[in-house]
Amino acid sequence: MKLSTKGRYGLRAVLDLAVHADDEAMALSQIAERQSISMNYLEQLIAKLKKAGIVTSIRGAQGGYKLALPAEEISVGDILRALEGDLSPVDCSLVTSNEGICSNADSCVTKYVWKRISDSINDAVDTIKLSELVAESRKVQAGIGTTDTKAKQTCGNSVK
Amino acid sequence: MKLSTKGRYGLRAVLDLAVHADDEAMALSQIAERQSISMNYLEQLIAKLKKAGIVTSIRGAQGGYKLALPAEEISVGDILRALEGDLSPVDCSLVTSNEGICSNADSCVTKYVWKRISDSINDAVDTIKLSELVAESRKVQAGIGTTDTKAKQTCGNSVK
DNA sequence: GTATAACCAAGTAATTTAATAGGAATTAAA
DNA sequence: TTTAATTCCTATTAAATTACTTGGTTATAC
Repeated sequence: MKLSTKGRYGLRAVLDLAVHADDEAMALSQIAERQSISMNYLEQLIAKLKKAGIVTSIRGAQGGYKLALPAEEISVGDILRALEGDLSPVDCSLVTSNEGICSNADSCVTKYVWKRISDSINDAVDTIKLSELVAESRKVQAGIGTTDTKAKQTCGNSVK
Repeated sequence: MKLSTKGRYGLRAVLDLAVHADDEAMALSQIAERQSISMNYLEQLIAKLKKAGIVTSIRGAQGGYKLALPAEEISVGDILRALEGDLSPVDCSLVTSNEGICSNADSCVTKYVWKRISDSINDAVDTIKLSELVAESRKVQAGIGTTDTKAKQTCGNSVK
């Protein structure tokens, strides 16, 4: 139940692009260096983002990438789904037609659980817009450390 | 971002136990057969559930497993965390101390995203009690198919 | 025309997953 | 007191996935 580096690196890369973008295109090599991500690997991630219509590219010298939309119109959900595929906790085929159509009452019932989890994840990520993260990033930039203690709370044994 | 078979099989196994349990202990072989799960594999899963205090065991002939608590007092979250480890979308160490303490503003900011996702997942699973699933399972048993069309809605291309 | 960049496809090492296998310990019942 | 049933425990393994790396080709500003 973990995101891969695709989602983790990819979100950072898009955020980097959003924070540092002016109207010029930004070369991938710059993002890769700032974020300490392998440029070749990042290439594969940005290809997915481009395919999903989140970034656009300009080829050739002085080329690079731009956001395809204003940051207010891009949600974290859009970015993560582009990189990770759907964010459901089980494969879609399992939700619909797993093991025959509800041949077993219990697998039928657990589908409700997967759907509730899926909905809550998608709801969470869809309500976070890239613009919020940009704003937050600029705040952090200018007064380090404020956020870190909060983040630590996630890590107790009792997550609840 | 998928649950493994540990979580999927394990939840079904606990539900099976809850549905079919009387006051006698239930042998794992019966659960394995009813749920079409390898008995040897299920053994490993139930060991985790036992360690987490969700089931108790009785050894020897006529032995088996029982719920350690009434189904109303066991949440799906308890079960899934026992089987899968914590349900955060990133490893905890990443949330607290990844890549130095916020050496990079963007990784610092994305931690908020992981925390929001984590909280929403845990909130979703903690509010579903095993007893609800038992009731639902009995309903399904007696009038197949009502749930299936609903489950299908998860599967469109647009999850939103 | 040359440097700079995006674009593309294949390969690979390491890790994780989903089991399988084989036995030891415990206990109810014959 | 033996036997059968059952939990308990550890090690091994095949397959899949992940996280890259490698080695190019194509487009374009200067």
